[in-house]
Amino acid sequence: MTAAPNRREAKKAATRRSVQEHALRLFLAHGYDATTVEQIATAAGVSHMTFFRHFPTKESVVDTDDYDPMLAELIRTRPATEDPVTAIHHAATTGLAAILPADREALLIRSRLILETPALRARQADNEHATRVLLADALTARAGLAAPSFTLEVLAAASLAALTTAVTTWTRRGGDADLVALVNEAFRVLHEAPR
Amino acid sequence: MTAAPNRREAKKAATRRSVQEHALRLFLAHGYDATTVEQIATAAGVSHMTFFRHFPTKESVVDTDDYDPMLAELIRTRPATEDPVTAIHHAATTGLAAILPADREALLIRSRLILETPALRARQADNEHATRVLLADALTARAGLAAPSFTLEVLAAASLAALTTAVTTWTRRGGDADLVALVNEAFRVLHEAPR
DNA sequence: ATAACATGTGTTAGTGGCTAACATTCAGGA
DNA sequence: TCCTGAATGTTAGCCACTAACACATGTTAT
Repeated sequence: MTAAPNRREAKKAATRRSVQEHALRLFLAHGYDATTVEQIATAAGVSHMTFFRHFPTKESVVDTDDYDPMLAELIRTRPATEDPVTAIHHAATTGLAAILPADREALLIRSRLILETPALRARQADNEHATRVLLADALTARAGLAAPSFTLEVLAAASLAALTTAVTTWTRRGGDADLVALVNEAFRVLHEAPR
Repeated sequence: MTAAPNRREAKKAATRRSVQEHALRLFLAHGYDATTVEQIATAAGVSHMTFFRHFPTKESVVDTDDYDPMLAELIRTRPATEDPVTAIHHAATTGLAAILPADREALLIRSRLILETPALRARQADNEHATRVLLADALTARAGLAAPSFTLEVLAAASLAALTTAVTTWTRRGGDADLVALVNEAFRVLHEAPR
């Protein structure tokens, strides 16, 4: 059986996936805090060291998402004539359209856990900090500036706040609502706020 | 010597203050992560249990602020004719004017530590979550509504984002800039964003 | 004043997240 | 087939944090 030349990588990826699945399952069943890393590792048939080699922290099993680079890329390719908030808005809806069909359920489960668990909320909030910087940088690059201006930082922060509010509301409603519609609504509010 | 009937409370408050001061001093000197709770407790001449009786977590020594209730109260008393964002804006500047004269230095030190330390950033970000809810509720009460609308939630989130951006920028500039002016600028951006 | 009580603190013995050091196994190339 | 290196296991330990119980010191009532 001449295995594909990546049997090792495959095994590693399988282990990682297994750990993550068991973790989410146990979190949902018994709660995040009541589930120990040791239990997750045992359930997945590995040692706790393997857990930490795949996930730097217990929290990271839940709130790692890899959407940031895509979002940044989408922003950079928006036409220069668009104002910054609209650029983020359209980049977000485009990205969501690409993500939702496959990731909807996973996104919802993770969002729910994050909303319910203080430790995860905190970590997620710090992730948002990184996303904020990323958004500001993307806007900066799109505008051809060297360094982000205060204005772009405020707009990036406000846009991300609108986006997050939409996702939060969607999650609280059990994922029944149309997420893209909520995002559109949030940005409409942002645009019309001052009037 | 019939002591005032609060010698106990006074001692407790003194212990608390001592612990907090030693903590901030050690954090500044050696960094947050490199300072253990045991070291802080020893420096303050108490046991680590006393530390945790005064501060529920190591993080809370740094990022506990008691400004939220004041801010909420200031929002509720803004005239009903003001739009939500402006109400938050004016409440914030009023509050800052009251706080800054006395707390400027402490605020700056704490902000700097928070910006530099991932664990503190995460916790602070979760505090912001609470503040966001508080702002939305205050706007809701002011508008005479029963439950916060999606619109008010977005506006509260965006306003807080603007406010936080101003404080962050102020901190990064070493506190040299005029914080109130930065806040005004941030809200001006928010108002003019869509045009 | 003295007894009774309440409360802030210390001691001790844990649990759980997380890391370092070293041993082991096993896939893939020479 | 042997050899290298990557993935994992084992062990021991640090640190944040908690529970249980003991102690001592203000406070209050008698």
